[in-house]
Amino acid sequence: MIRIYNTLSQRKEEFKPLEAGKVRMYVCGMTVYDFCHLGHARVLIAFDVVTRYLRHRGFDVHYVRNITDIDDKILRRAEENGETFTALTERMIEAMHEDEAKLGILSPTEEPRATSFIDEILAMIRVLIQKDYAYAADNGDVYFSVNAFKGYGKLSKKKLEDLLAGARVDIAEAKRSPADFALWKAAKAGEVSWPSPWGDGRPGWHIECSAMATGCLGNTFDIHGGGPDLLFPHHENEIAQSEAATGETFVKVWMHAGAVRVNKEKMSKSLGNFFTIREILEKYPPEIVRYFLVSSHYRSQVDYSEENLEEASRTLTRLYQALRGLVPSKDAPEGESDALFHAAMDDDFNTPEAITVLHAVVSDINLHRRERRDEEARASAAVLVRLGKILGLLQQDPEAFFQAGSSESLSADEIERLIEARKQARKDRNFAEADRVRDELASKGVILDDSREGTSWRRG
RNA sequence: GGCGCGGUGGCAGAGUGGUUAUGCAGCGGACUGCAACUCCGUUAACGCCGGUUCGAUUCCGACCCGCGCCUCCA
Repeated sequence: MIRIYNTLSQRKEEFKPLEAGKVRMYVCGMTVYDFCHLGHARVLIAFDVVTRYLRHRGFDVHYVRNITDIDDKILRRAEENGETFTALTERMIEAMHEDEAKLGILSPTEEPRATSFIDEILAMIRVLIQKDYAYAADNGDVYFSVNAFKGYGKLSKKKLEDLLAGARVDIAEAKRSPADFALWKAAKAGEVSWPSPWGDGRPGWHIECSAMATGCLGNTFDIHGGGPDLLFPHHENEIAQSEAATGETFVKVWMHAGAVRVNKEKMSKSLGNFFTIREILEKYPPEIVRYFLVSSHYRSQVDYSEENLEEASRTLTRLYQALRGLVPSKDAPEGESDALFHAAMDDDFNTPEAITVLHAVVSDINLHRRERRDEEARASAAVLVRLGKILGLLQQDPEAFFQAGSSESLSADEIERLIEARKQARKDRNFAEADRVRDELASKGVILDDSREGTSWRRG
């Protein structure tokens, strides 16, 4: 039985898909006006693992992750850059796909874009107006009337009165209530726009997700996910719009990832304390970044720091070290390790607990190797690779992992040559020379590992 | 102010009403020409104060501290 923490009920619930064997999931993706940062990676990887695990357990997962390719920030940035907004968004979408590929993030089943759902968006707004959940204001905007939807606040546990009391919401003259939000924004002169019954304009931020989610997955679907800062108002508004329009439950399970922090503060665009994925990948191999994120539970916050990445690096090194020079068995039957791994993942995708199973398997492998039980070692290696795959880890050739360093001071050929020289020196019992060679390599970031089979190397 | 989450050994990070998670780091030993890798052993924790209980890090209450959302943000 798989249990998932549902933000709506604030507890873990047994997961029962609407349709047996099938899972329909929507995750809020990027607004493509800048490069992805680590916070995006957090969400991307969290739901990548969810998808991988559910598929591993036999579910047919229909994973939809949208791209927001029209909004105020995009228009502003494009203008600053002196390029068209489509040039900007195309560039950023391409960059995002590169980042994802490097981090081993599987493509979603569908990746709808807001600009290709304008018809659906307009249709939904029309229904909302017909049902008196929305109104066209004098300024050309169309607003959702929050007071008209009685379930408003059920996701974020906020009361309308409290929201109004806080009153940091945008008080626009045209709104009937300060908490009302735009479904359609009237275009200013010269702005990109689409024609509508209420005048030329563009969709509001929230309506696009309602239109794309229901358009791709139906009025009701199983899982909706996203970052922690989308819970309110974005997801709350999605519920209001969708349920008001369809009269049906929008989503069964709401999942939210924890924030990525830097120096105890949330990494965010507005604080300017964010690190883009590509910046980080200049310093650390992608699998280490992935390991770092997966080594804490998806709902808890993680602190980005050099020390934490370094630790992830050392730990992942241990995992790959176990696989080094071993050819995993063709088919290793599922056993106790798989059962333990599943038990951890069944409990709200408890990846830190699942990783302990990986470490136990590593210990098995190392013991088998030490005692020269090659078949057992290869069988355990197969288990390790199989379980690692569910987390998107350990799929590389170990040598490739160890030798693909950024320190390009020495080529692989030069390293091999020095290792040969050291081998000869050791044969001649000239240990001073052998150690000199080893130190020379170490000074250039190359660590040697001697074993019965010979000497291997890695970039440290 | 409202709502929500959290405080675990040097660090990271799970979990449990009673039996040392796990990893990194440290320490001792084995292996090694010496190291590295690996193995064996080992040190070390549950914010504070009450309550419930035979027994609480785990349940309940208060308190302190930190974080997030309430405004665009994954």
